[in-house]
Amino acid sequence: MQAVEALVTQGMPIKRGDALYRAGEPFKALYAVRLGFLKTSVISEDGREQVTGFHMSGDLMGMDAISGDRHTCDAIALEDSEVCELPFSDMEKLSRQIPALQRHFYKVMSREIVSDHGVMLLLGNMKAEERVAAFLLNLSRRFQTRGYSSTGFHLRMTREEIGSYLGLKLETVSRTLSRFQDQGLIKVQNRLIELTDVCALKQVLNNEQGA
Amino acid sequence: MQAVEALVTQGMPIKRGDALYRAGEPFKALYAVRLGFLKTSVISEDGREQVTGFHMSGDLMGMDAISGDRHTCDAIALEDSEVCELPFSDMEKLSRQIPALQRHFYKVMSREIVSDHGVMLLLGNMKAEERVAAFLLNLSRRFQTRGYSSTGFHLRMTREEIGSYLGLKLETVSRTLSRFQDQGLIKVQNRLIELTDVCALKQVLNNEQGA
DNA sequence: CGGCTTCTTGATCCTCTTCAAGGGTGGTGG
DNA sequence: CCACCACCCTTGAAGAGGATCAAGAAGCCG
Repeated sequence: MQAVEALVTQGMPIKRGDALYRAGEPFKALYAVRLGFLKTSVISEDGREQVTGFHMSGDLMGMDAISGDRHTCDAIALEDSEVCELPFSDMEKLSRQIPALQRHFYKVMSREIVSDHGVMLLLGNMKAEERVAAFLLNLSRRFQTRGYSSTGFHLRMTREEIGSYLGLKLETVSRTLSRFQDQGLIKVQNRLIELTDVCALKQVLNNEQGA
Repeated sequence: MQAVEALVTQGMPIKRGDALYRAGEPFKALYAVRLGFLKTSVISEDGREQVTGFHMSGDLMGMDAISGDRHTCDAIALEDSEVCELPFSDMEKLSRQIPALQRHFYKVMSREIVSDHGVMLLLGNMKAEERVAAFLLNLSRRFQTRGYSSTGFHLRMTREEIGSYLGLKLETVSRTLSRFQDQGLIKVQNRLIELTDVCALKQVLNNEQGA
């Protein structure tokens, strides 16, 4: 594990709005988020943007670039952030020597695939309210895992970016948040979110009537 | 490479309708499709199915299971198929000894992630016609890669399964195919598809008017 | 403070879903 | 070999959910 830490020498700061990498750039390294918040998005040939993920401390980014030796999406910092650069060729070598590391890598990539399948389920099957509820609960869980409050947090992304991720227009996101607030499920004050009834949110997700 | 082939001893037949694996089953092996056609799908807590992929010869399946040591989706054969079982622990060991194999694995998993991002773009941004066009062109390309005709092929899945994959209802899929046929882009005869105007299909995808 | 981006909310429109019915196809068993 | 049955597909009509268009308000940054 020392060997791993030797690689991740110094943190690399990314200012809000700046790109960690962009689609088309040659692949050199993976990046572990140390601090901050980033989004990744792909752009279709005709210019439509799809946000493919939001990333926070502990997340590993750039795995999409392994297959084609080029990044396939843009990674943009949504707030001032810091990442560790993990040169991929070094990681490969090291993971051959350290079975646990190799396994870890496989698992991280696998988790990404599973997570993407979850998003596909969301995009393919869910209604707007369910999508937004799923989004809030997912964020909540991830903040909790990192030791932050699971019920009160600051959204780092715009309504438009949420909408892009969820396959909705920004107006729909805004309306849905307002409706949740009217129903007493959450409190919204611009980008400040408080989940006041997590159970009810989960019921929205599971399509349960107020039984 | 001999060592790899030693692992993949005999093919394992899967009859149409049978499951190669099911969500929740413990993870033992990855599977390389030798022959045939399968689908994978995840089921939400409240029972909705989302088809996450269609798989044909050469595809590697089961990578979602690495992260949690359990399969997270069902894999069902849509026609009589044959797969090779690749015990994962063996593959791990071997990939430590053979750098090219390790790299290959990383690439395959990365490709899966990239492909999923493409589906997210499709589900999040595209209209029904664009989705169906993208679907047909994707199948076309994959058949071509495998040496089959890129313009005439047999769909192994039902309209409902296509719809689930594309985030549409089966009626919408059926209507869209009919419309494409009326417009002279394709010929449909039940599950037999012929692409008669690939260029026009690509224009549908890119949202171009008949300029 | 001023300008800009972002957010909210309303009204209308459009696409896809839902509901419904009929017809076709393939597979099975007599 | 033919008939039957279950499943699948097509098509129509009505309805709903979200998109689009539009305007104004609020927050943020320089």
